[in-house]
This record gives sequence, structure tokens and C-alpha cells, in this order.
Amino acid sequence: MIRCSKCGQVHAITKSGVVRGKQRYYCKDCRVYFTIPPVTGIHSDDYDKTAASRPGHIATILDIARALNISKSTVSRALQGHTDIKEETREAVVNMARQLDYQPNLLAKSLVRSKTNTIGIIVPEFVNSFFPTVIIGAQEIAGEAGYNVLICQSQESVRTEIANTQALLASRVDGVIISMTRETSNFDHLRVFERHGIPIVFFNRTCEQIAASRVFVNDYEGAFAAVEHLIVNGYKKIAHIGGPSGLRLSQNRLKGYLDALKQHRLPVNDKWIIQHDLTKENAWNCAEKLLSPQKRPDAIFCVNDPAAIQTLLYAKRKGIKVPEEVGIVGFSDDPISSIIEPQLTTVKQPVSEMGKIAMRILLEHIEKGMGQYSPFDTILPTSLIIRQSSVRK
Amino acid sequence: MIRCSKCGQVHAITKSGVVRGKQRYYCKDCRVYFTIPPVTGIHSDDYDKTAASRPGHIATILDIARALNISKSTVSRALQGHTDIKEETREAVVNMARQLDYQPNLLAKSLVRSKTNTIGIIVPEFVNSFFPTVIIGAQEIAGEAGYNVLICQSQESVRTEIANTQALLASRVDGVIISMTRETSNFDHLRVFERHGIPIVFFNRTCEQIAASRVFVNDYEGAFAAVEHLIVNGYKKIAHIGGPSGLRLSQNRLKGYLDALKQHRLPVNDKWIIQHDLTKENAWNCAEKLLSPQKRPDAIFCVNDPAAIQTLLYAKRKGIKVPEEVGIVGFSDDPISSIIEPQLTTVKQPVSEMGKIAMRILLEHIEKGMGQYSPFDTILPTSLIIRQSSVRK
DNA sequence: GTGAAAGCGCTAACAT
DNA sequence: ATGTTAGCGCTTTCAC
Repeated sequence: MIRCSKCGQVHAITKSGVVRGKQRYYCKDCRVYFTIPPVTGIHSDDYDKTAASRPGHIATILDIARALNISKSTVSRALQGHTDIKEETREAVVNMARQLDYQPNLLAKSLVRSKTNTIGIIVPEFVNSFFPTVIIGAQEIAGEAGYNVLICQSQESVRTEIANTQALLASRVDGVIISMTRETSNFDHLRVFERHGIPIVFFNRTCEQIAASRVFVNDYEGAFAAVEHLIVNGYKKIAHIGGPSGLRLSQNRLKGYLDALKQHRLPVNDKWIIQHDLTKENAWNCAEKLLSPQKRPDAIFCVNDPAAIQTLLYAKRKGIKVPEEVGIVGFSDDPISSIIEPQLTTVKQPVSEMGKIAMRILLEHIEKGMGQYSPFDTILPTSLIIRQSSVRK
Repeated sequence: MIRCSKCGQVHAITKSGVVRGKQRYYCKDCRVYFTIPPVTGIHSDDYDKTAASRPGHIATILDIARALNISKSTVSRALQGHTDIKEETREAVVNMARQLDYQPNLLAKSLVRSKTNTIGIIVPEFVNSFFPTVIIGAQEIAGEAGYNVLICQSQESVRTEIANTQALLASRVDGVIISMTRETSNFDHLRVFERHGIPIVFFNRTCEQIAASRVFVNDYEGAFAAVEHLIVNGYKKIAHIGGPSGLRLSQNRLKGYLDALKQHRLPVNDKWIIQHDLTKENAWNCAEKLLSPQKRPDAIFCVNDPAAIQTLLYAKRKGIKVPEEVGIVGFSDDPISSIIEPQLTTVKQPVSEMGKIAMRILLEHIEKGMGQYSPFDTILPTSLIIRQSSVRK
């Protein structure tokens, strides 16, 4: 509350410019200009170093500036490597920064630049090795380009995925890389990124409804090759444990499976195509459902390796011989696949590469800026790794 | 109350210097500079939405305020659920927020609050399942408490670890959970957190030199039990593939190994204690070194499961029968351990629990504030999972 | 080559 | 119950 220096009143006070760094006030009643005298006699010039070195304080450019008796702007410019700063000044600043343990406040920088240099990544889980491996690849590229990565797990829940998108928006990430949950069928929550000009790149579990770049493997060909391989090895009654029908990946792997059967004039048996929700437990149940009946298939093509591994374990548990009685092929080349016995035949995909490529594309989009790029698909090749689970001796 | 000379609005006005003794103002909406004219002009109440709805713009509280013709503060308070806000106003604000797709800018909030509600986690890698599992646990607890998590991989490199600490500091995380690299022996880079009052909690690979809380398992007992189990099962020439000597964990597991041998009056053979750098390749080499000579051990206790798995694979490759010719025990209960054949006997540790506990302790420390808490250790129990790799039929 | 000042979006102390 | 103001730490005109 400001009082007039003459009449002591508060009601007729307005601000009136600034003199020597102090706010000047004007009392309309008294027609008098005045400033607020400092409470203590100490002039603000003598900078109290204790303030900056109080426990926990992280030095700011202001601390550096005061210590060197120069301005914030100069410090800022020196630290950024601005060209028109005297070499001598720059050195002094850099040294003082080191001395004061200065660490730039990215929050402030990001706020003023409207750029966080942070990429959000949303993955359904990281229990299995697939997503961690993608993240490692993505993080490598991001790091090289000076970007940080904010990792979110949706835990295969759309609710969590929505919360993740909000968290990323609130953190003002510059871009997003996402592989959706198995249950995502409405994509409205992802449109906020579109609306705000934040580029998205989908990978693995992609989305047709949103105009964004996508990176995935040729699921159709991979599946086709896997099933054809089973056929060539003499399997005739081939079943399929498919993924959630909402995922493009499931649809394409299913299509590859069906086409391979058709092309080789093998019958398609609806009872032998079952849907798997991608949980470990359900994979076991699927295996049970397929392998229990008397009239059971002689081979199973699984939508991914975790499912194939559970199937293999189930068969072993039940004493069903693999590959003699039943052949099994998975998808992904999980590290476990080469360790389990019999070793699992699988469709290998370039996992870490997928993360790298997704990140490269995203950074490109960010660089170009909203509306200045066109989304595109990158389809990576797969290769069939033939091991023991699908080859009768 | 100052209104823009052009649009008549009050909310987009800021001061902009002084001209001829008059305060100059600036309207952000109209991008117009003006001073107060002697006569009050006409003002219009219709707020030009185009400014706020230009493509890419993320609504701020100012947009909400303008749309409702109230002040920023009221919006801020309404959004925070402040008690002394008229119910009607709050509803209007919340609705407008939804309508404008408002998402609070955490950068700004964190900047002003000096609190980011973000926890940094540094782990050496996440190729193996151990660290991802810890992170999942930690993230669960953090999420419940309204905290986000920033994950860094040091890739077992001190250089990267240092970069990680700087990144976390720059992001002004409220606390740090860390498991060090295998080569970290100087801890100066971690002291910045100490200096700035940012609490750290170590887990698994901990550090004595820094006063911070630590969470780890009883490595000594786990190792002792594992080796004793081998002895009880008739193994007499027991080797040890140990971890990097700098890690407390390696030391304690080694000590447990040695004490078990001593207690059972078995000889300690220096050639049978070799150090492993925790890479996959090196594990294989260690196995080779131990199992190649004529006079080879009849059992190996490995510092962790990845090493034990490589050892087992090596033995299989060389046709050395496990557990008949050589018994193997690991540490961690990696998912692969129950799948590989023969199944691996291992010392199980509560992995996800470790992450949860570390996070709970850290949040507690953060809550209490610098100097208001004392660091302490939490030692979790292990349990021996006896499988096939260590039991002769 | 350097400084002054505005402003990024928000909260909070202080006024009404 | 609501508005005004001053920062949080930084970058970036603009002025000299």
C-alpha cells in the first residue's frame, strides 16, 4: 500500500514513471511526485553474496553478472557463445559460471524460447524387451541432436494413455513418439498434438486416422514368410494366435497368414484363429485353447514372441513335442527366443532401428515446423530367423 | 484499469517505458503502443478470439481470463481449486478451460514454484530386465504422488553419468534415484545434488561416500545362501564370477561366497575367483576361462543372472553337463532364468519393490526438505529359488 | 560490445 | 471474491 509522502493518503496515488530504478508515484491531491525511500540505508549496489550462497541456492546468470559487475544480458550472450562479446569477458563469465557451479535453468530457457528440446515417448509397457530396445535407439538419436526424452508407460490402458498425453502437453514437449495401447480405438486424445502443431510419429502400433508419420515393419510380408516357411516344412494345419483386432499390425499379420494359406491351397479354419490380448496369462490360455482338443493344429504362428514363448512353454508342460507334433513361429526376435529350447523360429524386426528412424523423422518434422512437412510412412523389412521350433528333424 | 486504445481490452496491457513523462502501454493483442489520452475513449467488450486461436497456440490462463473478462489471478485460483472463488466463476473458468483446450504450462508453474514435481532416475542400462522393472515400480509410486519421472541411461559410462546429472540439474528435478555405472569410483559429480539440497536415493549399486539413503538387498546373505546350497548339494570346487570390484554389491556377494566356503572348510582358490565387467561378451569369456582348463571347478556362483545365463549357455555349447558336471547359481531371478534349460537356480530379489521403496523414501526426503531428514539404509531380504542348474539328480 | 527492459505463463502477496 | 503487481530465470529486441 502506497501512501503519499505529503498527505499520507492512498486514494489519489498513481504511478508516474521510473526514476533511477525506482518506481515514481504521483499524488493527484497534492500534485506531488515522490518515490519510496529505501527501508535500510544500504544501497542496492553492494551485492550480498550470502544471498547467492545460501544453502541450496543454484546460481543464476544474475549471480554471475553481479559477481563480475556486468549485466545479465552479457552473461547470457557470453554463455550462448554470441559472436560480439569480448573474448576476455566471455572467459571471465565462463570461469565464474564454473566457479559458482552454474547450471542453466532449462525451465526458464524453454519458457522464453517456447521450445523445450524434449521429446515425449509413450509406450504401452516395458516389461518385454521390445519397447526398451526401441527407446534406447530413439534416445541415442535424440541425445546426439541435443534433445531429451520423457518416457511414459501407458500400461496398455487408454485412461493412462490420455493422462500421458496431457502430461506431455503440459511439459510442452516439442514432439511425440508413440506406440498405442492394445485398446486404443478412439484417437481424440492424440489430436491435441495436431491442434497445437506438435508433430507425432507413430511406430509399431500405428494409427491410420491421424495424419502423422509412421514407422513399422512389413508385417504382412513377415507373416507371409513365416507361414510359408511352416508350410514348406510340411505343416498343414496351421493356427494363428493373433493380436488385438484394433491394431493394424494384427490385421496385417493375420492377412499375411491367411494369404499364405490360400496361396498354398491350405484350408482356413476359423477355430484356429484366435485373438490374444497380449498379456502373458492370455497367451497361455490361447495356447491351451488351441492345443487341448483332440483335433489340434500341427503348427501355430503367433503374433509376437512373448505369445510364442508362452505357447512353447505350454506345449512343453503338456509334453507336446515341438517341432515334431507342433511347429511354432513367433514375431520380433526377443532375446529369450534364442535361449529357450527348442529355440524359437521368429520374424526378426529391426527394433532399435525403428526407434532411431522414428526419432530422426520426428526431429525433421520439428525442424521444418508446423504445416511445412508432409507425413509419410517408413516400412522396414523383416527377416525370418529359422531356428528349431519349426523344423522337423 | 487501463484499456487498450484500439481494442478496449484490459488484459493484454503491459507497461512499455515512459514517453514525455507519460506511462506508455502496450497491448499484446493489437500490438499497439499508446499512452492514456486525456478523454476516455469508447471501448468494446467483444474479445477478438482470432488472436488466441491462431494455429498452434496453446491457451493460457490469460486466454481464459480474456474470454470471460476476468483477471488472470481469478482464473489461476479457480483452476487450483482455491476456496474463496465463487462457484459460478469456477464453473465458468473450468468450462472455458475445457473449451479452449487449456493445458497448464508446467514450465511456468515450476519456474515460479521452484518445484518441478519431477524425479530423475539414472540407471546404467535397460537392456536387461532388472532396471526396467525397478523403474516400473518407482514410476508407480511417483505417479500416485503426482510426480513425473525423467529417466536417464548412463550406459555404464561415467561420462554419460556426469552428463545425466547435469541434465537433471538443468531440469531442476526435485530428487534423484540412481544406480551407478560399474566404473563410477569418483562421486564428485553427484555432490552437486547435495550442494543444492536435492535429495538422492541410491539403489542396488550404492555409494558409501555420499550421505544419502540407500536401498539394496542383503547381498551377503543371498550369496552365502547360494553358495551354501551348492555345498549342501555336494559341490566342492566352487568358483565365483564376481562383479566390478568397485561396487559394494560385488564386494558383499564375494564376501558371502568366501564365508560360505570358509564356514564349510572348503578351499578358496584364487584362480576360481574372476572379475566380470557386466557385459554379455565378458561373461562368456569368464565362463570360458573357468571351464576350459582340465582342472576346472564343479560349480560357479555368478554375481548376477545375465552372467549365469551366459555361463550356462557356454557350458551347453561345450557339452559340459549342468548340473551334473558343473552347478550354476545366479542372482536376481531374471525372467530368462526360469525358461532356460536347465532352469537356473538364483537368488531372488524384490526388484520392483526396490524401485517402489526408493521412490517412497525419496518423496519423504523431498517433503521434509533439506537438512530436515537423516539418510538411512533399507536392506531387503533375498530368497533362494532352487531350480535345476544346481541340483544333481 | 554492453546494458536496460520487456516478456514467456504462471503463482502469490497484497490490495480492495 | 476479485483485481493488481511483482517476480521465477532466461532470451531478445532496442538503444547507445
